[in-house]
Amino acid sequence: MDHQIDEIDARLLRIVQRDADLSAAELAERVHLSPSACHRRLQRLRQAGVVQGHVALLDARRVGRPTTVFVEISLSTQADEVLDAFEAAVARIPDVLECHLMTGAYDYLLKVVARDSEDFATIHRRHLARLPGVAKLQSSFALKTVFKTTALPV
Amino acid sequence: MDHQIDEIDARLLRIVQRDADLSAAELAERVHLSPSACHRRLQRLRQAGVVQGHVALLDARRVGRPTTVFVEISLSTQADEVLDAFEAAVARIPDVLECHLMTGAYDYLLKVVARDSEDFATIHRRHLARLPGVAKLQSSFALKTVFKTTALPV
DNA sequence: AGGAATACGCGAAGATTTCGCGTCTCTGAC
DNA sequence: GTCAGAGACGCGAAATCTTCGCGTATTCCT
Repeated sequence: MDHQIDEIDARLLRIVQRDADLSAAELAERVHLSPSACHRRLQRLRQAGVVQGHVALLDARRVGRPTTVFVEISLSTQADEVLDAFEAAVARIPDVLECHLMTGAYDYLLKVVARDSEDFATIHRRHLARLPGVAKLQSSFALKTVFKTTALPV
Repeated sequence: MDHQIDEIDARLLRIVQRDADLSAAELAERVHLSPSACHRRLQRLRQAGVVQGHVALLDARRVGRPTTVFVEISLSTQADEVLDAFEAAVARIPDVLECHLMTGAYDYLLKVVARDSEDFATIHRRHLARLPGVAKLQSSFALKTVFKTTALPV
């Protein structure tokens, strides 16, 4: 079912993680393979679930979301139903880009994008503070995103 | 130079942020426009820099990076040269996916992906702890990523 | 050594992107 | 009010690109 990823696959993945607009012919040239072989490998990687899909990446500033905030959340209990309810509710907030269940001092870490700090205040009050089971919220603002990539090391 | 984003643009952006594999014809159907008009709008959005590019998203687990760690870093000083040196050095570590300059209790927040906790220990010792100007590191492990998206609200 | 499985390159068929062209609508000036 | 210019649309054709069948080469396992 899931094949081993060889060096050529790895190179293909490194390329398409950074730019998926390249044609099979251009890829072929970079990995020294024919376009059809490239295409088949990518197709196989997609089918195996290694490649989850292709997306367009937007410029957060140009769509009016220049502010990133990380929010640490502590719940009042760790009861399963509370966690499930929390997770279901947080997934419905479009301003929240990521939600991680954490070890350590707090329970969840959220990555949130806002129009500005006032907008974040609104998101905080209207959405985050109202999530089920929340005991404590602590927000940290990013002054600047030094860099950011979706490309995993392969 | 940069046009206003109207409702049709917004709908296109919402779609291609989630799936950029759709053909212009399929997009056209969803936004009630001709394929050529769709294509032209997307082309314009790309040229305006709203769409930064297209990438393939991989399954972190399937490429052997199931572990996400957030690392809070305090520097010994805030001198410009130290910050610049730190940022340049951290950008060279492929295990680091994001680097944010933060307000508050610490200076930088890093998002790191590792093969497992032992692998993270190695990354920590060999790369993070050796970054220039680092005074203190505090790592928090994600037990589970509840969800994650690259799609900004538009 | 034999044979199955896997992957390759080639080349054609089928889609899709891409672009010129004519039309329509909206805006602003007279 | 109407006329000119800008901007966007749909249509349709040309150029590209994807996609797949086919025959061959290589590998690996028995």
